[in-house]
Amino acid sequence: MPSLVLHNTLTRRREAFVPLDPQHVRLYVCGPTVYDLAHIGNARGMTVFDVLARLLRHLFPRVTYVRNITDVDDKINARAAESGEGIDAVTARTAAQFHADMAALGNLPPDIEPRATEHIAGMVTLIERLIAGGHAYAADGHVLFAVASFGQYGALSGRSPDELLAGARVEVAPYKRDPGDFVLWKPSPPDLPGWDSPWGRGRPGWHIECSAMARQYLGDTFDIHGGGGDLLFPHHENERAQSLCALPGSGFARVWLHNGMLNLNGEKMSKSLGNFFTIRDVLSRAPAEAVRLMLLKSQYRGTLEFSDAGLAEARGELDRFYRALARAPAGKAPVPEAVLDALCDDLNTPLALAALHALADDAMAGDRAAAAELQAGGALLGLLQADSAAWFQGGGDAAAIEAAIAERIAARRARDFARADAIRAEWLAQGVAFEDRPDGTTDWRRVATQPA
RNA sequence: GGUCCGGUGGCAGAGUGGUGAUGCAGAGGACUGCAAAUCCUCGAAUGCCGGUUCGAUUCCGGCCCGGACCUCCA
Repeated sequence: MPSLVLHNTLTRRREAFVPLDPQHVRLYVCGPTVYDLAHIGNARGMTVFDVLARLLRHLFPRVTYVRNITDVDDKINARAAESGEGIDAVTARTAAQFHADMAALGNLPPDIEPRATEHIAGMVTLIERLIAGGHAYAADGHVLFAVASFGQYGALSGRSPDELLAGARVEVAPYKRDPGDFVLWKPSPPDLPGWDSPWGRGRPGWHIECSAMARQYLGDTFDIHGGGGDLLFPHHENERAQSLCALPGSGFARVWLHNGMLNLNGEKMSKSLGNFFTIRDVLSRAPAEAVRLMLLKSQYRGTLEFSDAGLAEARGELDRFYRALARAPAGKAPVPEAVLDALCDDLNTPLALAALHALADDAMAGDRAAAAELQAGGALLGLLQADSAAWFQGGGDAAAIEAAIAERIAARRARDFARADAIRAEWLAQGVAFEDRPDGTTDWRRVATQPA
């Protein structure tokens, strides 16, 4: 079995992954804040860590994958206020949409999906411990983490507190001892969600949520913490500071993984810039599996440029994979070594896909063993599990198409090629391609309709 | 301004101190009534300048360019 190597942001190096408990790997990934539809950039991180979870399950006997849902947040409150919808309704609807999007993309559910609002007690406990340990202080109804109390602050994101100050672009609240101090707990007015606490009715800061949820399900020290590169600072830096200070002697996450951003026209796709497509937008333009393949076509740490051309290319690649599987009906096979080796090399999905292409060549030539390996390798990436017929013909009006094919075959027999070509062109315009086989029969498949 | 990451053929995108994967697109051919698919063949790349080295795309330094982060973000 190959050993898994991962790039650890904490050390900025590639390291052999050695779990704390070889029988049980524990993984935490930052999930969505449920105030609006997720966009395709959000989907990249989720998909990357889904592949990681699949790989870990393949390599180790047991994996606990925790991905939270943040359901208490200023943006949620704002969204509810402007729509008139209740806060619970906003979070319930958005969480359901998120789940549907993830399922469409082939991302398996995490083992545990904790909600922030159901873990307030754990957050309060951590905050109390931080205050007791001299790492936090109450001020003006807030509780703040004192960054100066943690010598390692900045170690994860590779910054010094001085550097952080230099770039500070936000007004410093007067009650902060240090401009870098961040909120653990803040007061909440009666009309907004809040919980009673030793510091009055309030709600948690964002960072403490993940610290508490990770601790509850994975323990004080666990193996891997993942998330987008844009969360490295401040979110992950703060999570780590809180947990390490509240739980002396613990290690929190030993390995930190950060996925690169998805760009649109050279810029990060983000809600704040407004340059985003929701997952639903994209799913309306291409088959879900093509979207997934597109997201895995570059290594997770790099930036990935989103484009319709890339989507179309992914679809074409899947066409070839499924054609190969149709040529050589696959049986069961172990995951091919080349695919496993590639994924164990810091999740090198492009290299794994190259191995799949090589297997597809053999399968195309009728090699059933290669076809089985192709499907087994695809499974580790969450790809190629559909039936070839469903991939090519799903959603087509088979009866009407077969009738057209029969008519066209008759025309060809009569050597009325003009008629035969007209029928073919007519259906192609509707996204159905005809392919004549040597034995005189005709096969058909759905293709992308060409824009006029 | 500070910190970090990256610049590979037309596009996407890996790897490597010693003849630069893979996919898409393109060219020629086989097959086809014509296509499509498939098969065969082919052309095509390491941002710039130095350094180390027998040899650098790879290591080091500088420069240029792009992006991310600097307390909203996957």
